[in-house]
Amino acid sequence: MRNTKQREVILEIFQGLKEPISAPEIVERAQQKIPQLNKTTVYRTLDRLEGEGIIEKMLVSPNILHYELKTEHHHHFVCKKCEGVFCIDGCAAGIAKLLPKGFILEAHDITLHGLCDKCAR
Amino acid sequence: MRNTKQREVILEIFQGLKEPISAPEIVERAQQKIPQLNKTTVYRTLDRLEGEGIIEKMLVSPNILHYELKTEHHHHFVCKKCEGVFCIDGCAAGIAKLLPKGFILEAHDITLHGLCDKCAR
DNA sequence: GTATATGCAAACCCTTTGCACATCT
DNA sequence: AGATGTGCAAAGGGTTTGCATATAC
Repeated sequence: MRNTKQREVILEIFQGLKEPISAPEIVERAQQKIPQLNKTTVYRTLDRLEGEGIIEKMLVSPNILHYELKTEHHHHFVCKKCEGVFCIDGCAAGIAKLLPKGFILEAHDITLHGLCDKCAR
Repeated sequence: MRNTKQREVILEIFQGLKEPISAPEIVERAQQKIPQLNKTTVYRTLDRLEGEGIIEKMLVSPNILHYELKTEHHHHFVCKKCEGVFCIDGCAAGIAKLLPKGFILEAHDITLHGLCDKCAR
């Protein structure tokens, strides 16, 4: 895989981000840095980065992909008011015991829903 | 809310279903019963049914909404090979303790990923 | 009769694909 | 030079919207 300015810019966006970010938002931010950058490139780059294990794709809202830098195992909270996505440290134990026989568990997602601290006030 | 043949047919589809079903699949099955039934009607009806608390919307794959009859609290397993969605009884305890201060927890989803019993063979 | 649901067509939005051109090594 | 990435335009797929017509009550 080659080093290109586009890929560099997309990776830069992830640096310093605390929360997951949606693909359309990455497109927007990347185009602020390189105006002629095409969204196709962003989507392809995100795919590649995910394949390399550098970022992770997640499913927190319909129709919109979210990504974050791959870090330690953790989960997410989605605020139903502002629709923000927040990382939640830790992991509930006891998930594997739920599994029916014959099923092979490879991963799990936990998504919490409610109001974030700002929207709760 | 009125009783219409369309709404009746859509509800019928849910009866006797063990697993969640995708919106496009509901459209297809509903049109087998009422050929001229429009997918718009299906989407609108699903929205209404969800609003009434009769069915539940869930997010298990990008771009495709899934629904199921609202029943007891449970979670789901998504097979990465056949993409089937399976209901999993039970619930891992200890989720609430993960919550940061100020956040209000209203619901949670757990999605397990891996291979279902058939695909695991 | 009146409010509500439906059907149709078109629009929307995010994402993906095909292909020619450009860029990295 | 040759492999790989990019930009552009168009298509794709699921979902939503506007509006006239039909239906339930």
